[in-house]
Amino acid sequence: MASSNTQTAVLDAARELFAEKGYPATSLREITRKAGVNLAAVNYHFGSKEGLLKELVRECLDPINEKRLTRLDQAEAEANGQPVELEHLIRIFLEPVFESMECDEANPMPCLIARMHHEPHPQLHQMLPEILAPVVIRFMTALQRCLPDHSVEVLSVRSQFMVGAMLHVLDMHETINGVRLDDREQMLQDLVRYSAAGYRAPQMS
Amino acid sequence: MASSNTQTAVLDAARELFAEKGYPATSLREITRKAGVNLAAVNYHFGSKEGLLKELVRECLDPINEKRLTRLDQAEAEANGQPVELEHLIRIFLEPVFESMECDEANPMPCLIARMHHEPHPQLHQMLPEILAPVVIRFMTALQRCLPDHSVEVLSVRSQFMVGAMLHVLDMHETINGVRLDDREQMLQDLVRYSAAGYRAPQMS
DNA sequence: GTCTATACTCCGATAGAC
DNA sequence: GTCTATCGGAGTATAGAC
Repeated sequence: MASSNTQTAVLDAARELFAEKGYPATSLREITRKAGVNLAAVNYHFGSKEGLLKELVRECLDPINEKRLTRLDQAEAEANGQPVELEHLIRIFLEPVFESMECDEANPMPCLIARMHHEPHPQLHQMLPEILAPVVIRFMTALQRCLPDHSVEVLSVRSQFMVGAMLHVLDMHETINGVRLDDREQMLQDLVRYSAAGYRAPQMS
Repeated sequence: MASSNTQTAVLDAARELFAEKGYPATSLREITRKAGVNLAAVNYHFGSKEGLLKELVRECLDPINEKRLTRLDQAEAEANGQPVELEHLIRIFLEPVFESMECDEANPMPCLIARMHHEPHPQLHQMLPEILAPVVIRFMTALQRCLPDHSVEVLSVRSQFMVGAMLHVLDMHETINGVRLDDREQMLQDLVRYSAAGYRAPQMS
């Protein structure tokens, strides 16, 4: 059952165009033209333009979240009851996102992920926390064990700082202030260091 | 010259709607209906929908950047040739953005700023660095004096981490993981602490 | 089950009357 | 300066061909 050629052709075209121009600015006519299928195919297979977006989001985030949970399981097993090291924890959360763009060099997934988080789309803002909930709960619990002196409120807010930093650099192409971004692993390493130091900063009295 | 009632009515309506639903998802018909003016007024006064956006961006960012430069001048004068303290420098950069939403409580400016940075709009991505250039140059120079052991590349990337964190929390309404965001000053204080710790983290060998 | 053709409403933009 | 009329193109829905 599942995926016909038409469906995958539409998904491929939409993934690329949404990442490039954003969801609202991309027309169904453009997608179906690029996919070589009929305009109505989108409505038949996905119900609507929004249904297509939701399918893409799941397809994009599910493998990332699976990796996160698997690696967190492994890290906690290896820690033998001790808290997982903060840097390690952060890397477990961030690395799968960076890896998702290494499959092929023109993979537009990361831009798409970044784009979605900042798209002012009501149903998307309802969907993302739902998809991320299991990961967030596990991650926050591990964070509290790492940093027992920090309140859960501060850890939540700082997690948003980290996520914002990640999304922002994922969304940038080419250069930052003239500095090339070709080395993704180096960027990830520095983001891990930066975030760990930020998390560890003493909280307000 | 300058501003007719029609122009300001359109700007007010557009500012609110763009911040709420994003630029591509907002129609000129919706804007002009809300402003109580004719549809064609937008094209007459601003040339196009995009011209309207550009006008809004300038109107939004110019006072913020003016504040940044003025306060940096003052801080450097007070430092008497010594580097400005890192936390102070960061606050000078971030605070004007947070202040811009305190004018009136329903001010949609910050969301608009955050939105613009992540809108996949070619002409906008060309425009923003241009507007921000004078501030970025001054800020980077002061940063290098604060952290002389860090390379300019690392400082640039970490500045993007900070900007990403700021934009992300500006873009969030209501709550973060159930934590209310009503205290903006507290959020700013924590972002300053977090970012300063991140900047100070030792760079890779 | 899949897909095509088509129709409907709304969009941004513009030409031209006032 | 302002407004009406209009154009091509957008998202969506559906009837009906295969």
